[in-house]
Amino acid sequence: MVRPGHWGVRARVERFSEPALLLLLRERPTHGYELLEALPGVTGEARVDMGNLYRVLRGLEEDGLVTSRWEAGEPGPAKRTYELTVEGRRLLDEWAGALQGSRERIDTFLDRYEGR
Amino acid sequence: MVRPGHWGVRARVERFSEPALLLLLRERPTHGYELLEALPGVTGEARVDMGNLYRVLRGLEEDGLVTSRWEAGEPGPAKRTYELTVEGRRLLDEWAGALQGSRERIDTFLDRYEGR
DNA sequence: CTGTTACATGTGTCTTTTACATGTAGGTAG
DNA sequence: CTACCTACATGTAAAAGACACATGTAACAG
Repeated sequence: MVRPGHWGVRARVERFSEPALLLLLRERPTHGYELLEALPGVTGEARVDMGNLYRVLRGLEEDGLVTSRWEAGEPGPAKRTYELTVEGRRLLDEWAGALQGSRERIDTFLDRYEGR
Repeated sequence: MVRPGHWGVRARVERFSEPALLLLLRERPTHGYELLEALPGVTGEARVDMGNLYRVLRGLEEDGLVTSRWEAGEPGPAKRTYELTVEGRRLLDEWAGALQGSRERIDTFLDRYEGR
């Protein structure tokens, strides 16, 4: 984005969709497309690329943070339902801690910005 | 990122060093190396690569967000001192607004995380 | 006057992350 | 049939970040 003329400001948190995913999965097992639609509600507007979402889900599964199974019986295209593992839960907790740190850093910045 | 399993968590704000730079320059004109040392104090953690820092500074200047001049007279290596322009000041304000948004999104997330 | 350290500004390049585009396929409504 | 929605997936390019190194000034030690 450091391209002449393009100093657009978004101030997004890096890979924020990851903890959002984990949080949604903590609430209940869900399939990819549903996560895609629910994510903006958690991240508060981050538009998620579905290509990347599926890649992340597969990666999480490879490392044992989520498990998945094909959902049978239901109408419509087959759905792969993901569920959080204990390790995934731990990763979510890690994220929560890191995000608290981020909040503090932003606060510090804003204090300094306003303070004068 | 942190290799093992590649799920390391940092929760950094994208390009946080940019508003930090602008904030420091709002306080007073400064040269690159000094910014490099002052940055962690503002961002509260960001280890900035100096090569990238100088590139960002040049980019900012190309777009008229900062101006620079070679500092003469002083002992030691020549220093290029940067100063914030009106447009740069406006970009900082934009960042501040965006960061407040980030703060709120993180709060929403953490509320949902803790809320149960 | 040689070597070392600190200051100061940069370039080159690789990897990771994100964005955008496209492909496959089942199901539903007109 | 065809258009559209759901659902999952791959390919690839651009952006952002990380890592390594090059250049030069000056102070100070030995």
